[in-house]
Amino acid sequence: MASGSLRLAGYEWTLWLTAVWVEIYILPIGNKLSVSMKLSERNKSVGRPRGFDEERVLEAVMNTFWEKGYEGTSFKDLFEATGLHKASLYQAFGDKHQLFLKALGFYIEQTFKEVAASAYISDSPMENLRSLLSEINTLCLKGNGCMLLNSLVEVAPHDPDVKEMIERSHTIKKRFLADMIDKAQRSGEITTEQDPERLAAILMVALAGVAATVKGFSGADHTSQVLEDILTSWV
Amino acid sequence: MASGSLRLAGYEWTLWLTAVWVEIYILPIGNKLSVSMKLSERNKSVGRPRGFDEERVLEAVMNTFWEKGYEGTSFKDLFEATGLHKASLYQAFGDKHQLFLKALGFYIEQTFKEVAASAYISDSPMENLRSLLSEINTLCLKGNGCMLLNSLVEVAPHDPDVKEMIERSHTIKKRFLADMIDKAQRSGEITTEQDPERLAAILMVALAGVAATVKGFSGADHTSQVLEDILTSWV
DNA sequence: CGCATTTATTACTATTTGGTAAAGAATAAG
DNA sequence: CTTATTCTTTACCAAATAGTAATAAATGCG
Repeated sequence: MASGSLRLAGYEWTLWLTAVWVEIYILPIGNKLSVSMKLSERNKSVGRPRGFDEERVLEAVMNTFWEKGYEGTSFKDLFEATGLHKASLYQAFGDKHQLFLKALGFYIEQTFKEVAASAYISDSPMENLRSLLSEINTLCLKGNGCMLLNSLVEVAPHDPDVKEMIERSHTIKKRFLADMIDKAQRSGEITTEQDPERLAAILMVALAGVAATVKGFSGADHTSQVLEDILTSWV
Repeated sequence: MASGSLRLAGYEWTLWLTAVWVEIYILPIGNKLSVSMKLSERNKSVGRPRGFDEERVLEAVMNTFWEKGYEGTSFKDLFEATGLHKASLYQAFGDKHQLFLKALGFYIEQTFKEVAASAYISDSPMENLRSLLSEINTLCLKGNGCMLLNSLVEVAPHDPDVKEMIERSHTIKKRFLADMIDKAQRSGEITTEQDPERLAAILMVALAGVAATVKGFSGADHTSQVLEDILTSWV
């Protein structure tokens, strides 16, 4: 992950570019650049140092929510999965809701990074689109679903914070897809009959469908064929 | 709902054809016929009669699970929604899990009946398919999602009974769609390039996607356009 | 070294949860 | 009318749950 340091307002700042912004905003879409900032040397503060790696804990939390859902996960599940004591978890991350938001944010960044990389391996836009969809499908099968889709269905309707996070992620991804479709249209690999935005909307709905379908019918991998069929109908 | 009575094994039986079987098996698909049977005069047994209408209770339970999910619904929610006392609920329907299974079964029958009716209003198979999809989309928006999809995502992965119910319903619906597509192909309204089963698979995934999408983005009804676009790409 | 600060751990608690047992009402059959 | 049967209601309970308070430990700073 690209990063750099500078001094500003009396602090040493480390700027690291998260995959989401790098890969979405800079590469495929345009000249817009956002950065996440982290105070470096954060753990040089006074007091007893943390006995755990924040990322590892967050990952364990994410996996637990991913597998069991929000309501299905008790706080006991969480501190058992992380190995921390309950009071430590509360003190470090806040209550269950905040913990969930952080875990979901972590998931969004992680998976986008993982998935988006597969969209730049070929010179053919269509081929890239194909491998992107294939990668998403594979990850859905591997992870027995998608945490974002799970959260959309289970918690977004009752939780404005989660809803907003998902909405934002949805917008970015749709734009990402529309851009890839646009490129494929310009290269002549996809018919220009339809607007890229509209085709992207189809893919977004289909991907949501895939992420839901794999939760019940893990047997045959017919979801990849569905995505394939949609794509080839545009040629 | 069609029904009839006969004497058998010393009982007065009322046979009523549930919509699922009537509309799927008899009308669109072939010569297979299944019936659900109910002992008539069931409440003539000895003892204190029930003080509530079983269907009304089940409907209240269904609505609660539909809105709050399985884990998100406590038993308190259930007997508050039904107006019954907790022990009455337990005695009449069993524990939370059994109650959920019954509510889900009720949902499957109810919605299928409601939806399938819209598939026989025109002489044009394609037009029927169109209005079927439109009806499903409308119901998803109205009900803020689909209980089957919610359950697929939230409970099926950990609950074999639910998984099986959903799988069965999925099979029936897919066959239903495939049959409609087949008719539309024979009538020349859909290209015969693709197998009906394969096109039906696309629709099933898309419909799952719609049912998920409406849970987070109730604003614009772009899901109906997605379904429309998929359909018109087959013409 | 000793103090301030932060983290770790233990212990505690009020509430909720799913579930049961027992007592009290309403009905049909004898 | 009595009794068996079924449903209703009240009362009860053990376990789990989310969350807090108090104490102990580890570090930087003066």
